Amino acid sequence: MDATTLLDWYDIHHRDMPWRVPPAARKAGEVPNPYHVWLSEVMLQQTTVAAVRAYHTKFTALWPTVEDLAAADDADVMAAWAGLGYYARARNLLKCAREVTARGGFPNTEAELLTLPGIGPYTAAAVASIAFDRKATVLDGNVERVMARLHAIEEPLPDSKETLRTLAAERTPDARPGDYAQAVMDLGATICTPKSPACGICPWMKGCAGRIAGIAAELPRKRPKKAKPTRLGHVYIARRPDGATLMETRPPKGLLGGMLALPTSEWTDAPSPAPPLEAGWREIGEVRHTFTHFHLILTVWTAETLAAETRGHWVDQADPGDLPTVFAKALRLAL
DNA sequence: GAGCCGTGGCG
DNA sequence: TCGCCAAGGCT
Repeated sequence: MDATTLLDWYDIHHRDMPWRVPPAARKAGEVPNPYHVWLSEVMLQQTTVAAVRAYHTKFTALWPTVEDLAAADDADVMAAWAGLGYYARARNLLKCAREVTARGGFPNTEAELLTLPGIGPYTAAAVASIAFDRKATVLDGNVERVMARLHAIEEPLPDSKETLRTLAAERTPDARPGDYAQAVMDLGATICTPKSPACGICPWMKGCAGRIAGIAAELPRKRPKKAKPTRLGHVYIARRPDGATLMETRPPKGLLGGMLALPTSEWTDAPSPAPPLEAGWREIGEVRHTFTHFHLILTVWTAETLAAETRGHWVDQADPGDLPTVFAKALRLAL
């Protein structure tokens, strides 16, 4: 009953996305492309639809099939992901593509999907339901918020997570699992939004305990977060007369792991200068950037040089678009 | 369980 | 300007 109400709403208000099969087409028998769905769900982890669109289009143009992606060079995939953030996703994306290719295609059950790199509880449920129309309970930030409000759950996250998961499972219908999964997330993204939810036009307004109690907008409650410290550092942009720029590939794990980068000092309260070669360095400004758990202020230095580097490698055509945003900012400052 | 891990938009 | 937040996963 409730699910039917939501699916009726979704039939009218669904949003077009490059990886989606619209409800009418799905009813007519069109089947989603599992590669496209999986790629979209990984990109959408903690990332908005608006940010994902262009990257999804770029990836499917560069690598039309999961086999193509599996055969790609790591550096090309990391460069294509640059700017989207959470770079471990790109490393796991490649691992997953290679495992899927080795086993001859995507598994079509939630349990098997869950064993693949970069696929956790949410993504396994999302791909199983959206790509293969299997009944599965998707529980993301949207669904948590919707369930917390519908049932006026005042216990804060993450303590309430299993309660919310049970409530979400109870509400999941047997019919149209893929459309339902997308519908409940769309509801959270467009109606049951974090701030000032549009309760007046919500298809589920009748049974919403949070709305009736007048506390919908306050839910879900969350534990207070820690303040972000500020770290400092130096970043060095060395250019040769032929135009090449000195770059580094970051270590494979940790912050910005595996990404192309500019040479920097350590990022601390009081960083020591650490130029990658001897040259007449000039300070040209600073770059501010905020990561997940700290603020960063980098002093930007440039030099024209023919000196030999002590670390890194020269890149002929340095493209800010191939770099994580903090380095793109520094490079653009120098250009 | 809790820390780590990006980015851009929004109020 | 700044904290919050988004279709989380890994360790």
